[in-house]
Order: sequence, then C-alpha cells, then structure tokens
Amino acid sequence: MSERYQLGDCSCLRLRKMARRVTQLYDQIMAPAGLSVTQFGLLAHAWFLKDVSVSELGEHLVMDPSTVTRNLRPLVDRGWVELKVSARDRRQREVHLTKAGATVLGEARPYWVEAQRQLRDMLGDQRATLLNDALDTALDRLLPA
Amino acid sequence: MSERYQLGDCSCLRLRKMARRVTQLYDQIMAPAGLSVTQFGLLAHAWFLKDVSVSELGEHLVMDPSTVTRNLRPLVDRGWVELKVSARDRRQREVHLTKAGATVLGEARPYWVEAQRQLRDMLGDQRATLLNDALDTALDRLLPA
DNA sequence: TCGAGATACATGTATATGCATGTATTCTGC
DNA sequence: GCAGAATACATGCATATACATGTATCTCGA
Repeated sequence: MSERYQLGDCSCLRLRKMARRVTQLYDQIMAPAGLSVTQFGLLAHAWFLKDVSVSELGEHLVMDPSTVTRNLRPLVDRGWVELKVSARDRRQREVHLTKAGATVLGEARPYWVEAQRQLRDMLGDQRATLLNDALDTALDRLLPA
Repeated sequence: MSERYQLGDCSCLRLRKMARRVTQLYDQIMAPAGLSVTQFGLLAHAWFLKDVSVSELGEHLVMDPSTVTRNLRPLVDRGWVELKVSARDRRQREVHLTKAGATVLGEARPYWVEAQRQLRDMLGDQRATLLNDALDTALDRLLPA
C-alpha cells in the first residue's frame, strides 16, 4: 500500500484488491484441475451440505441466489452437479453432486491444499492466521443472525 | 463462520465472501450517486494519478490491464473519462478524468464516506482497524516489489 | 537503419456478480 | 377451499474479472 491519499483508507477497495490477487493465485495453481476456486467452493459445499437448496447454498457462500444459479450452470453442463425439484417444496431445487462431480472434487483437492500452502507461505503463519481471524470476526458482524 | 469442516480454512473463499458482502454494502449506499464502488475507485485513481496509463492503473488496483480497459468502458461511454494516446509512447493510453467525471466523483464522495462510516460502525473501530492492517500487510507480501 | 523481439493495449471467450422482474408454487386468513 | 400475499428460483440486463491472442508500436542489436 504505497498510496498516501485517502483512498488507501477504503476497506472495500482493499478487500477487492486482496480478493483479486488471492483469487488469481488460487486459480493459477488450481488450473490443472480444471476448476476455478469459485467452482471448487460450490462443489465442496454441495458435497458437504447434502441436498442443499439454491438459496441455502447462497447463504453459506454470501452469494445472491441468482448468482448461485448462474455459477452452477457450467458445473451442470459438465455433468458434475444436478438440480432436482425438491419433493417437499417444488419451488426449491436441490443441488446434488454427481459421481463425476465427486471425482473431480477429489482430484482438485490437492491443488486447493497446495494453493493454501503457498499463500500461507507467502504471508507467514502468524499473518495468515491473523488475517483469517480478522475476516472471520468481521464477517460475523456483517451477516444476519 | 459456522462451518466446521475444512472449507472454513480457505482464505480465498473467506476473502471472496467478505468482498462480496462489503461490496454489496458499499454499492447499495453509493447507488444514489450512480456509481459502483469499482467505478468510484477507477475515477478516484484517475483523478489522483494524473495521466496514468491503463497498465499502471491496473498495477495500482491489482487488476488485469484488460479488466481495466473494460471497466473503463462505461465511464468513457458516460463521458467521465477519456483515453488519449500518449505523446511519448503511442502504444499507451492515458486515462484522463473529464470535468463531468470530476463532478460525478465529487458528488459520489459523501456516499463513499458514509459507506465507510457504516462499515466501521458495524465492525467496531478496533476490528475495522485490525482488518485493514491485516489486509495491508498481507497485500504487501503478495505484490511484486 | 532495419528487423527481431518486447511491450501496451484491444478483443474473443468464459465465468462471476447482483438487482429487478417474471413465473411457478406455497402459505395464510377468511 | 380460495384469493391474495409471500417465497424460490429463473432470466434480462449491466457490469466485473482474467487469460489467450491479435495488432500497433517501440527498442535494441547487427
């Protein structure tokens, strides 16, 4: 942060810069797996939160439901995810990971681990932990409930 | 962060969540000014870094040059920014803020200040400062030179 | 000075993001 | 049990993001 002017004060611009940089890093490292970090996150959440709805997935990811729908699109097209009308509420779509999706997720995992390792390496353990904690406690206060 | 599984470990997903949330907050507050926080950042940097080139602007914003070009598009279309071939190096385009652009920037400023105030309010002074510091020191280590 | 390589930007392609709105379904009060 | 309100998702629209590639320009050595 070399800027001296007041713009250097803006948490939002700072956050977006950091998010861009770190996303670039992850995406480059994960490229051989054929997944962006966004897509990895979607698959991993779909795996963990079995039969989750589009909206619920959005809440977990702090992502607008319409964005979730669209981001799932390429994953559905590749046959890694299926959207099924919920039996209980036919307005809902349950997000299901397919076998192929689970396989891809498993194969991508080492690259994701490596990306985390490299980031932590660049930051140093202490700063990495500090950053994660700061983000967690901040997010807690910005999200409902 | 209610998730207990290992995904909660990922700095990148965390950063992106936080960036999405904070961007939504800023964009909502700044909407009456007719600018997104991204556009505000571009205009403000163009104002501060007089005659900056597209690439240099990208370096300041940790943004790919092609992304800078495209993000400038709507600002050029609205007559807030002009791209001029550099006299020194005709490959370069100098980013100039127009009078109209300066006016819009000035009008948007109070909304931006208000967004920052609200965020700081939600986080608390100490956590806000901690977060900003953590982001700054982390960014320092992720950027070249 | 001239040509090969490097550089700066623009553009093609694909994805990421959110608001406003539309459609199907469910819920609720009566 | 039904009409109106509320909800869940899809879609139109505008922007945001980056890599690969194309084009114009510059640089530097022979």
